[in-house]
Amino acid sequence: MSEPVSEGGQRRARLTRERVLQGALSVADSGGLGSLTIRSLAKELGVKPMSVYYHVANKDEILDALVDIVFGEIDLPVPGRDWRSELRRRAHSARQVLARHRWAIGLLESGSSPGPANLRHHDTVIATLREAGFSAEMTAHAYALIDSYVYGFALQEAALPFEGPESVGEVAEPIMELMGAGEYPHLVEMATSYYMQPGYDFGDEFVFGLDLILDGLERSLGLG
Amino acid sequence: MSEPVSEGGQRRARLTRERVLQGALSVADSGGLGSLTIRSLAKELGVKPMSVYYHVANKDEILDALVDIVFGEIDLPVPGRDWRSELRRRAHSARQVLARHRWAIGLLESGSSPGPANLRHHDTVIATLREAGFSAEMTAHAYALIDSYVYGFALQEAALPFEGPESVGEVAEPIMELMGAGEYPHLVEMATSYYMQPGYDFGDEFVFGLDLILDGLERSLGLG
DNA sequence: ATACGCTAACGTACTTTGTACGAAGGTGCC
DNA sequence: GGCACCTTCGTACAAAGTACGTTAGCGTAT
Repeated sequence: MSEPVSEGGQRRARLTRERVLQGALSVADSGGLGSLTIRSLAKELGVKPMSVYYHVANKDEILDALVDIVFGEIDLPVPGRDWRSELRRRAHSARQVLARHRWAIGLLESGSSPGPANLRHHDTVIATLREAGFSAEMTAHAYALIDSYVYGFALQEAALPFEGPESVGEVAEPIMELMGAGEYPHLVEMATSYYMQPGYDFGDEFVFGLDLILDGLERSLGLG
Repeated sequence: MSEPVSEGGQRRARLTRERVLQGALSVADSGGLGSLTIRSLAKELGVKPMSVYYHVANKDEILDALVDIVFGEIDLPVPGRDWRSELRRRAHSARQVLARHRWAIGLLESGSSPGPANLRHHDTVIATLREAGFSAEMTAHAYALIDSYVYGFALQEAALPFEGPESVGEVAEPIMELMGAGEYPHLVEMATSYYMQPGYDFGDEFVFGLDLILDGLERSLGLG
């Protein structure tokens, strides 16, 4: 028997790189990147801190792997099908994934070399654009534009002190106080007449910009 | 004389909150956020670590202040003038500022309460849009769209392992190796036929997307 | 002038974190 | 049984944030 299960109760499953990374993902999702330490990860896995290092070189390797795992969760477009709806679907998926893993957006700037899921992702998006008739130059333009929008939107969502449509008013109050009397009148007007209205959800702003961008790209494609 | 200059050489200027923040800015610009520690900051200022804490509550307060300093460097649009050129100018300024302080984009997700420069900035942009005839709803749409694009573009620039048009080829080689034989064909084709061409600068992609977005907003404004 | 109290800088030390180094326990093969 | 290995862990150190109390210099009231 190679099963590490002995008498009197289930012995914990063997540690693997997979389990280490899944544990790291879980910890980060629960408490953010700041709560992800080797020690907290070890506790999550039910082992001692230094055991992690047998399966992973260092913490940076964990973070790089997390980025690639997150990329892997994003729906890929299907090259050859209608490029607009495919890219639209991919963009929405990316936003959902980045909203699910709020901490991930901060790791993108690390500049580490991209993982396989990241490369696969890039390759598929490029394929979708090229097959739709975009030139190399227009593909680069379109890709930079779409990803800037998606990442930037995710970044702004991550910067919000709340999530979803829940109680914008409560969190806004201390900020409103900072605005003081009469300074920032336009900001206050927008906040009270729009952002703080019940039911407002910043996430809903996503579709407007995305469709505007896709419209613009379609127009550019027609001209090219 | 309240001058802290004594005999035999210039005594260092008194520490102030201003000098602490400028020093932090300087350290971060030189070596990135990672190199900004209380100890490195103290060394930069020529004092001992704990001296910093007389002028600043903690490190987070320093980081928050840095964000606001960076916001303060962005050109404000002028409400009432042609909104397109004003917002265009502001967007370019924002990109330049965020490229000058690559580390700043990572601080935006911290979700801390915005500083005065940040609020002033928001207020002025909103004013520009409202005076141009945008409804409250369209103002929110436009603002979210433009800032997502600007921040996302800056984020992607910060993620690049190099800066400017310098030697994309050199850095690309190890990445190209990762791509392996035959996987990611479209990505390789784009890289060799476009990104790695001499003179290519990712930063040049900015104008395309920005103009596309402004075009789209102008069209939306006409319909509204 | 002397004492008092405030300001600004600092010294010491504790905590958290990443991780180097090597030992310990188990397992399969000869 | 002995040995090589794979995996886990114990110990310990360095870097970093910062709590706490101390000290030197200065202005002001007595």
